[in-house]
Amino acid sequence: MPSSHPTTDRRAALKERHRRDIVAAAAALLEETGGLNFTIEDLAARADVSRRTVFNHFASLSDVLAAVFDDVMGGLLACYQAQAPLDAGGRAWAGVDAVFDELAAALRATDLVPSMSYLTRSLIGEKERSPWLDGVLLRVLEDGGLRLAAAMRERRPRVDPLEIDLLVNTVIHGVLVVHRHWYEATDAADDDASRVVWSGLVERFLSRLRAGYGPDPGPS
Amino acid sequence: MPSSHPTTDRRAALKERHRRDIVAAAAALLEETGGLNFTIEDLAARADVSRRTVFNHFASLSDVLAAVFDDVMGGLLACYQAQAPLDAGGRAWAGVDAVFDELAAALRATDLVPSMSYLTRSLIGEKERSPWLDGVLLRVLEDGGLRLAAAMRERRPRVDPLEIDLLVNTVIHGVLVVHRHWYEATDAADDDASRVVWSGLVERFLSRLRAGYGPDPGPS
DNA sequence: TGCACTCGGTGCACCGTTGCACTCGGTGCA
DNA sequence: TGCACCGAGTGCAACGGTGCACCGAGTGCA
Repeated sequence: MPSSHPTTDRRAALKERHRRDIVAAAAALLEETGGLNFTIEDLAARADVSRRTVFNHFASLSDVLAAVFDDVMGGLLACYQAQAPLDAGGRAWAGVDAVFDELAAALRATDLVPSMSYLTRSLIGEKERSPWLDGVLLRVLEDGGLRLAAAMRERRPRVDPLEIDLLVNTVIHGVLVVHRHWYEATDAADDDASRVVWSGLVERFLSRLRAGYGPDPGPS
Repeated sequence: MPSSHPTTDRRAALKERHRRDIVAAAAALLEETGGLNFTIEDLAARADVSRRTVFNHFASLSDVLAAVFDDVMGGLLACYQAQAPLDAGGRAWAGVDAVFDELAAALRATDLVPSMSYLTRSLIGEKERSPWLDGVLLRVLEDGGLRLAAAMRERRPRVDPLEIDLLVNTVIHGVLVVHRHWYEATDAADDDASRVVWSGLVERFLSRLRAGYGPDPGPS
């Protein structure tokens, strides 16, 4: 088959559709049950596939959940990639401060409140938080961080990889802290008032990172 | 698997759904194109299956069309079976006149106008009639007639099978003649006026059959 | 009149799903 | 404390669908 034909064949389309349906079903069930209060049987029925098919697509339930969270968190990476397109010339010589500015711009530009709200509802339902589920989320954040760092190194090849890794790690875990404060202030609402709080916290976080933790050099 | 489980499994459900989708797609394309103005490729695309799958379910296009027509004509057999349920006692000794009355009742009770209208539009589109397609319809009528006769013999085992076969054959071909006259009078419309014409023609047809073709015995 | 094309139909290998029996870990209860 | 049950996860075979190359009949055109 000539590879110039851009559309996948029916087999590939079916496979992809089933994979998406499983992830979407898991996302729905997480939200509806407030966490891991469903079985693989429930998930399969909701996705309209067999139990075996779930395991054909994913090695385990934690892989399904990882895909769910990955979808949810995908907006930040996409926004960063939009902020710093690959084909922009003359940026290879810039320092980590430039990388920081691009990431900061992406963080400001991305509306993370829906994702945060969803994750909060899914992870903190009427039952106690599941450490296992938190572990899945952490893994996704780490994986996402790795991809984000890779995207940065691709765009800024002369910046010290350690600086990039430190930056990404700091930002991701910083966002988790921002989330906790945001949650306490807004009860994870997904509305305009909640967005104002989120933006304020993000600004304080980014300002602190920019300024660093050394002694304040004072007005000059 | 215990056969007490009444619902089919997912495989069987998928298979049946694809078979139904193919038949439904063929019915739609016959109507939309006014006959055989589509390809197997069109049919497969409309049914959302592959070309090969069509031939997995049906030996040929004529078999698909036979299924379409069979669905369309199925109402009469179902109505007859409702008119003359199997478990009704004491009817085995009746004659062919009783069988005729049951069939006549079914013919009166079944609204055949939608089916007739559909078949007319499908078989007589903007192009010339297809003798091949007419042949498929005839085959379906014959098959349907065989099943109708079998249902009658099951209910009236003491009636001469020849009498039953003659009756069924006469009624089916009579309905075709009724259709032609109805078509000329109504242009195959599917509306109340068209139903009135159909019923009138059916009554004349049934009266003639009941009275027979001997000399009129006159008023007595 | 020969050739190229279309389309119905076919054989075969492969893919993805499914059914089902099974294992193992966790849990609850008598 | 042992047993029964539940549910995640697994291996394997079968099923249904799919891709693709092919054949043959029919058709249109140079």
